[in-house]
Amino acid sequence: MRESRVVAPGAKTPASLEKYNRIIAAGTALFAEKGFHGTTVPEVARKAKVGSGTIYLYFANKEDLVNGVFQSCKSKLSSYLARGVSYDDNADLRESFRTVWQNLCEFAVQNPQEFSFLELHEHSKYLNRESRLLEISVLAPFRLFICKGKRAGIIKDMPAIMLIAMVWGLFVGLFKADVHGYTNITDAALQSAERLCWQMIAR
Amino acid sequence: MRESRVVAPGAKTPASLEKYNRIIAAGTALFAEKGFHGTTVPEVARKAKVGSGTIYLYFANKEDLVNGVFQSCKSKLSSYLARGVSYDDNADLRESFRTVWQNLCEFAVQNPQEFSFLELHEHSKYLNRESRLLEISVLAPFRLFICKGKRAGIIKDMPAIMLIAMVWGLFVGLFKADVHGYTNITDAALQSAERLCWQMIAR
Amino acid sequence: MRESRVVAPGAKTPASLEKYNRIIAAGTALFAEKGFHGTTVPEVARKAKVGSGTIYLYFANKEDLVNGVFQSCKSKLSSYLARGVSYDDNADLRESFRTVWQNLCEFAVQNPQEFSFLELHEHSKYLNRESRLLEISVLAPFRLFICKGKRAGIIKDMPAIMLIAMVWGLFVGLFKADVHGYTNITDAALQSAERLCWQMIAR
Amino acid sequence: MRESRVVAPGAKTPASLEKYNRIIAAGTALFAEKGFHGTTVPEVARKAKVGSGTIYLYFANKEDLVNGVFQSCKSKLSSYLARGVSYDDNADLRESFRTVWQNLCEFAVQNPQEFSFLELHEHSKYLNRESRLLEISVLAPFRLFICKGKRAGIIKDMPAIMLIAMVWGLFVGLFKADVHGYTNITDAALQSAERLCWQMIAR
DNA sequence: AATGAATGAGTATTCATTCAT
DNA sequence: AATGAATGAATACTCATTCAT
Repeated sequence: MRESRVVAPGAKTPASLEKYNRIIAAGTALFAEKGFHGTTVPEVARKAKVGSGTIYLYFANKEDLVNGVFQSCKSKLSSYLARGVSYDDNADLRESFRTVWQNLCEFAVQNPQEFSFLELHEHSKYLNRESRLLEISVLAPFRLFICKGKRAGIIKDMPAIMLIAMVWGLFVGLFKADVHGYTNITDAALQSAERLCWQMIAR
Repeated sequence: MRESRVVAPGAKTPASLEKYNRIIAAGTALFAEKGFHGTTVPEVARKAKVGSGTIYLYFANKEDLVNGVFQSCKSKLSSYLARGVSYDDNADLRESFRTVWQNLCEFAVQNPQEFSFLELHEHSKYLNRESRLLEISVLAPFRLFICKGKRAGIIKDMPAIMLIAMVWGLFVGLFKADVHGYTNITDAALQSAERLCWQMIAR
Repeated sequence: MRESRVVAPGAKTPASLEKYNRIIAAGTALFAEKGFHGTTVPEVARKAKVGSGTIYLYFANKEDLVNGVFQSCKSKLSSYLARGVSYDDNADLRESFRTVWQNLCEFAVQNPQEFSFLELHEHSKYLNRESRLLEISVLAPFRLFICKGKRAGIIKDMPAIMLIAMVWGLFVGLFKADVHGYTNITDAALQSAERLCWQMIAR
Repeated sequence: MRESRVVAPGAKTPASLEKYNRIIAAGTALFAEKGFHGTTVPEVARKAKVGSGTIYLYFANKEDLVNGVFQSCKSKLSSYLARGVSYDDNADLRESFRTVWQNLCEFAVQNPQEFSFLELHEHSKYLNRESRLLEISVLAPFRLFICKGKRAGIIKDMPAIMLIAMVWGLFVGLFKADVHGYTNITDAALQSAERLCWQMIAR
């Protein structure tokens, strides 16, 4: 068994980087759709248009592959969330919340597979240390935001983690309802939801 | 392969009903923990203290078993949600909401495996018609509640499904944060969350 | 991976014992012919007329299987060597040597696959503690024999292990020459060889 | 697949000859240690410090490689055995035997991997005609020696092949006992063994 | 009805070999 | 000539399902 996944094969040829990306994309789609155990490695290979052996040039094993997919998705989420958010102390919190919400919407709409994958149960079974750390680091800006808001007396005095969990869960609920076909969430609906959320967490 | 699952083997001896229940319980615990594909039938049999062949006396196959588990969990959820809820037109909506929330909390706390199982992704892959119908029927009282509230001008004028999805998602988010160890949700916290929820959906 | 090989499945039904024996016999033949790495598990299963999964009911894995084969072969060898050998102090050493040689010949002729298998290189890679102990225990009677002979001044004063290695190697050389078709070793030839051996080790 | 192995790529550049030799040396070491099926081609390449593709410039396939290794080892053995042996009719047979034995010892001590490799079972599965012929040709001087001795009434009247098999087997037995750590064979011990051997085959 | 030994199709992973560079 | 990334056929092992008891 190879020691560890090639985290940044970018140093290699562009061809190999492209192959790596295809594997991650295929893995994301399939893991999101069928879960870790429901997805076979040759299936990922087929979708990525590479030989199944090739996957093992980039990842030590299936678990390492799913960690690669996880880290790729979390990084992408992270980069969406960071867009246009000011860390300035004078920043308008109401406006910041709107921006973060908007970023989240864009991430979920433009990357539905990544979003679904990240919401999978069962992650805990195979995530490695690196993935776990990444998971925590993505939460950090949210905590900061909430704390600032609480200090400013704008946001309700509840544990930051709880507020985050509630807003995040609410968003996931909306998204799932859309995906499962229970309703069709429009942009306008998402904006309404944003307003409701703010009312909920704001004093 | 047998034609169809024995839905109600209760007609048989009490001994067989007890065995059936043990299988459902074992399946719930294992599917919740490891997912459908991550759980093996002999494993379920071992936990249920029956022979693996015995499972096939009660269920046509693994998929049928997971549907049995699903229906059992949804029914249990349903029965919790129905507790103490008045369908009277004069019922106090604020009070009703509190009751439903309380019921949900009790279900999740007293049946964490059932709750986790119901939140699994991947359900869509194996749920049969019966399970899907059950899923929808559980939502019905919620819809009714929302519609009544909207008619009475007490609840915000948004699609019922969206409001339900948001509240349900919010609750799931809280519960997951607790299970994943991010925070420890107390009874008081759950009550605060309930108040926030109501503020959110009420005009 | 199962914990450990079922050493004596004799406690089970006669049917399972018979299956176990067929697997050991098939393994002996194939490992002897093609070595450990050159033999596939399904191949063993096919020769034993069982499903490949069945092998894993009796052995934890391929390595455990080859240890089972090893122990079976060594035990058989041991039982041949013990035949008609007196541990009496007054026993005639010349006669004893003849008997041991004869036993060895019978073992090799009646169990050519077992004999070949035991002479494989590569054993060291996969033998477990139990197998190693067995290996040593088979040598014990030889050591005793040599030591008695040396004390009686009948056998040359050389390290017992060396004398054993020489006689054993000589016998293996003869047997291999026969198997590889270089010559056809008759009973008479084996008796001559025995006489030469005795001359070699006797004072 | 290429038609046949490049037997003597020495005609090519010295650089290529050196590479060829490194491959043979690596193959000898690995095949001796782990057998044919237990050794991978990329492993041989790595040890030889060449690319795995390079091996296929010198050998048509893995089987061809192992034949190359076999022939190299047998040739080396042959050259050791030929040292200082007179084919003169008046040569002293006792002295010749001592010389051959000494040569064999030197070969085994100085080339333990080659010696081990030659003693592998499983050769029969992949040796080609050329290798087989070489195997027989190495025996020729021995046969001659024995025949001369028998004609001169110095060596016992037994089939030459049998005597060779016995002496060779005896020597292999000693060497294996040393390698497997059962005993430590000294030079003196080897000389004693030589004397015993001579007593055995001489009238 | 209940069991669990037996099966073989299916899965993760390896490795001989090829071929673009 | 030399390389090593890429391939996919092959292999150890698992597990849903059956069936003799």
